[in-house]
Amino acid sequence: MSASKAQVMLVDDHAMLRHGMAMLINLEPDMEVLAEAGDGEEALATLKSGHHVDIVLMDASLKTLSGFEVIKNIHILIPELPVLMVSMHDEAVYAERALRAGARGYVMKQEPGEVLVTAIREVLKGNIYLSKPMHAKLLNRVVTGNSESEPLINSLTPSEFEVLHLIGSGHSSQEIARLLSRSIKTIETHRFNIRTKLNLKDGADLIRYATQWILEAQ
Amino acid sequence: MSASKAQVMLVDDHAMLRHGMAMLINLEPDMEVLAEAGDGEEALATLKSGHHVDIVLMDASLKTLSGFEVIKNIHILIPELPVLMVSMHDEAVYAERALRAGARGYVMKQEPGEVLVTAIREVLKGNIYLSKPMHAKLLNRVVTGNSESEPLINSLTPSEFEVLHLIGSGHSSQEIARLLSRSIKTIETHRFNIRTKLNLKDGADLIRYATQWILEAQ
DNA sequence: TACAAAATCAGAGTTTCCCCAATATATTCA
DNA sequence: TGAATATATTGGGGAAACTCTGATTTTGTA
Repeated sequence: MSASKAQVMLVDDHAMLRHGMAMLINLEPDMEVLAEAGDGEEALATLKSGHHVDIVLMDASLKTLSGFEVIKNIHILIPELPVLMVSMHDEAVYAERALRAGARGYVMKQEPGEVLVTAIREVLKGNIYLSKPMHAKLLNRVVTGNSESEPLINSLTPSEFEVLHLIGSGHSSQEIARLLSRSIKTIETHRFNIRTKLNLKDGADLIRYATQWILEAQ
Repeated sequence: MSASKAQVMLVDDHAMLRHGMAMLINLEPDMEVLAEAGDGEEALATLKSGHHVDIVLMDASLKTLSGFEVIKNIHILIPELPVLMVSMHDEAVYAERALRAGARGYVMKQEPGEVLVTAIREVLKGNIYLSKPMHAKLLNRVVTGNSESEPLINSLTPSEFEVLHLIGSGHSSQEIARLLSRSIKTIETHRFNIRTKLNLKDGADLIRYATQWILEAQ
C-alpha cells in the first residue's frame, strides 16, 4: 500500500470519462484510482469482494440502477464509506437529491480538474463539498425555513425523475416498465404525475420536455 | 506540423471529458489534439482565427449553442471540415439529427476508447461512422456515398406535410382534425404514413422529428 | 377516358390518459 | 420510542388517443 495515498473508486458508464478522471487523480501525490466500475452492480460487487477504498466517485445517471440507488446500497454495505457524486447535470437540480441519498458532495463534470481533487480532499476530511453558490443556497434554505421559486422539476420524486430521464432517452412506457421491473400502470401513473407537476398539456408535450431537458440538463 | 498526424479539435463543455479524450487520442501515432473549446462560440472563434484542423469532435449538448447549431456554423465557415459528434445520448434518438445537421458520424461516450479512434479514422477517410446497427438502419435514409440526394421529407404529400407541421406546432390529432375540417381518422392515417415514409419508430419519435424539423425549417 | 397517386375514413387492436385506491416508506410529534 | 401523519410507490378500470390495415372516393395528368 503506497504510503498514505487515498484509494479512489470510479463508477461511471462512460469509459472515456473514467479515463480522464483517473489521469487527473493519479497526477496527485495523495490519491490514486485503484478500482473502476461501469455500472452500479459492478461497483457493489467490487466492494463486496473486500476491496478497500477510501472514497467512491459516482456518476448520477447510470444505465441500470440510478446513481442515487447505488449510493443507498453502498451505505447499507459500508456505512462509513463516503461517496462524492460527479455529474454532468445541473447542480441546482441534482445536488440536493444527491445529499439526501447520502452523498457527501457534488461536483459537475464541466468543472476543471482542480475542483475535483479539492472536493475529494474535502470529503476525505469529513466535510461536505458543494460549489460556493450551491452551499450558500442550501444553507439559506435551512435558515430561512423555506425558499421561493424552486424550479418545478425539483418537485419530482426520485421515481418520477428516473422515468422522465428514460422518456427523454426515447423509451416507451412499456420499455421503461421492463427496464425498471414495474407494471406498465405504474409507469403510466408516473407519466401522468410528471405532466401534472410540470404543467405539461399532453403526452406530446411531455416527450418534447423530456427530450429537450435531457439535452440541456447541464 | 508533426509529420502527418491528423489535427484534432475537441469541443465539449466537460473539462474532465476533454482531458480523457485528449489522452486517448494522443496515444495514437496518427492523430493528436491541438485545440480544445468549452463551447460553440469558442470553437468557432478558434477556427476563424485560422487554426488548421482536420477534424472536429463535437459534444451534442453544449451550454450556449446546441452542438447541432455549431455544426451548421462550422459548415458555413469551412464546408469541407468534417465533424464527428460524440455524445452520451442514445444513438437511436439523436444520430440522424446529427447527420442532418451535417455531422459525419456519431459515437456514444460509453463506448470504449478504441471506438472513438476508429471513428476518427473512418471520418478522415471520408466515410460516415455509425454503430453497425444504426448504420444499417439509416443507410437508405440519409446520404449514401452520394453527397446530394433527396431528403426523405420530400416524399411526403402536401397533406402529410401540413399534418407534420401541425404536429411540430404542438397539436394533437384531434386538434388537427378540427383545424383542417377532416375526420380524426384521416389525420391518424397521415400520421401513420408520415412515420412509415420517414422510418420513425413510434409516436414519440414522430413528435421529436416534427418538433426538431419545425425549428430547422425557419 | 384511363390510370396512378393522393386523400379520405371505418374497424380492430394497442397504448396512453385519467381518476382512484391500497401499500410502503418517511417524518413528525406526543 | 411509538403512534399519527404525510409522502411516495404501486397498480386497477374505463375512456380517449394512437396504430395499422383495408377500402372507397377524389384529383391530377397523360
